[in-house]
Amino acid sequence: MPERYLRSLRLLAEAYQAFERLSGRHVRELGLTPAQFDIVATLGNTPGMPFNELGARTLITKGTLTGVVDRLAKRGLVERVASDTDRRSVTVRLTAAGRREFKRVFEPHLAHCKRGFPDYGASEFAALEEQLTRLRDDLIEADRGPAEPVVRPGRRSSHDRESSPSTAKPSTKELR
Amino acid sequence: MPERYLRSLRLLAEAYQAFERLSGRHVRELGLTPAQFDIVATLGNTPGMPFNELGARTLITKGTLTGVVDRLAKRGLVERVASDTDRRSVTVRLTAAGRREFKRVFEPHLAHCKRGFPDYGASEFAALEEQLTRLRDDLIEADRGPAEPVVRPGRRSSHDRESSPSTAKPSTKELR
DNA sequence: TTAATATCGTTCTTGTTAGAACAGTCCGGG
DNA sequence: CCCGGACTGTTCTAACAAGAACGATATTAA
Repeated sequence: MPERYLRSLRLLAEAYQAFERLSGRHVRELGLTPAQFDIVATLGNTPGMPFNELGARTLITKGTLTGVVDRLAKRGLVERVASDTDRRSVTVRLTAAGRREFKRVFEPHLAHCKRGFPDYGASEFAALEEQLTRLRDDLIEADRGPAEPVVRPGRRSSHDRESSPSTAKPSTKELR
Repeated sequence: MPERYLRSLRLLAEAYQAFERLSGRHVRELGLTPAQFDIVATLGNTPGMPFNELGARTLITKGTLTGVVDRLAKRGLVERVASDTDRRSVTVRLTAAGRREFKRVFEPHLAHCKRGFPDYGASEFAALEEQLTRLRDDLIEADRGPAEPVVRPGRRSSHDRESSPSTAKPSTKELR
C-alpha cells in the first residue's frame, strides 16, 4: 500500500515545478535567470542589504549567493559595499543600471505569474495558505525535531506564523 | 498592496524546500543523492523502463538523466539494456546490487518522510490534496495558455483538463 | 523509395545547489 | 588582555538543472 502522504508530496513537487516553469521561462525571456531575478526583485526599492539577509529572503544559500551576485556584478546590475559597522559584512545594492533593470522586469513578471491564479478570491487564497502553512510548518518541524512526539499544550492556530525561519536556532549541534 | 498571490507562492516554495531538506538530508545519509534515490525508487520492483518514461516519472529532464544514470551505472546499481524493438531507445533497470540497494533504502526513507505528516487524517489529506491539485493545474494551464483569456462558448470548470498529448502519463502513484 | 519530420538518448554550456572547509572578524567570559 | 566560540562571506567540489545542438533511428506521406 503506497502510503497516502506520497500523493500529497507528489502534488507538492508538481505544483512547485509547474510554478518554476511558468516563472522561469518568462524570466529567461527577460534575460535573467530565476535566481538573478530574485536578487534584483528583492533589492528593488531598498538601500541594499547584507548577504545573509539577502539569502534569507530569497531562500538562496550563502555559497550560491556569492556566485549569483558575482554574475550580477559582472553585468553591472549590483555592487558590493563594505559595511562600516561590521567589517565581516558586505552590503549588496542595485546600481543605477540595476534599478533600471528592476523597473524593466519586475511588474511585467508579476503580471505574468499572476496568471497562475486566474479565479482566486480572498477565501480561496486563505484556504490555500492555510494548507501550505501547516504543511510547511510540519515539514520543518519533522526536519528539526527527529525526536519523540512531544506533547504540546495547545493546538496551533494556522496563522500564528511570523517566527522568522532564520531565527530558527540551527545551533542544535550538527552531528558529524 | 503587494499582490496576495505572492504569499501563496512564498509558502509553496517554503513548503517544497522544507521537504527537500527533510528528504534530501536523510537520503544523503543513506549514501545517495535525491535524484539517485528517485531513480532507484522508481525502478524498484519493475523490469526497467526506457529513459523517457523514467524521466517523466521522476520529473528529471533527459539531459540530466543521462548523467544521473551514468553515476548510478558506475556504482553498479543500474544498467543500460538495448531495446530490441527500437534501437534509439535504451532500457534502464536495476542490477542485483541495485535491487539490494532499493530494499535497503526505500522503506526506511518512506518512514522518515512520513514524519512530515504527523497528525494527518483522511480528511486533512483530502483538503491538502484539493488545494495542491487546483494550484498545480492552474499553474500548468497558465504556463501553456500564454495568450489572452480566450472567450470560449462553454463554461469553464476548474478541472476540465484538455488532453495534453505530451503529458498523458498517469504517473501519480510515485514517490517524491 | 524518398524526403520531410519526429523521437531517442547524448553531449555541451551556463548556471544553480548543498555542503564542507576556510580566513577574517566580532563578542563574551575569564 | 586574551581566548574560545560564533558569525561573515568566499572558495571548492560534486551534483543537478534547463536548453540547444547533434547523430542515429523511426515514422509518415508523397
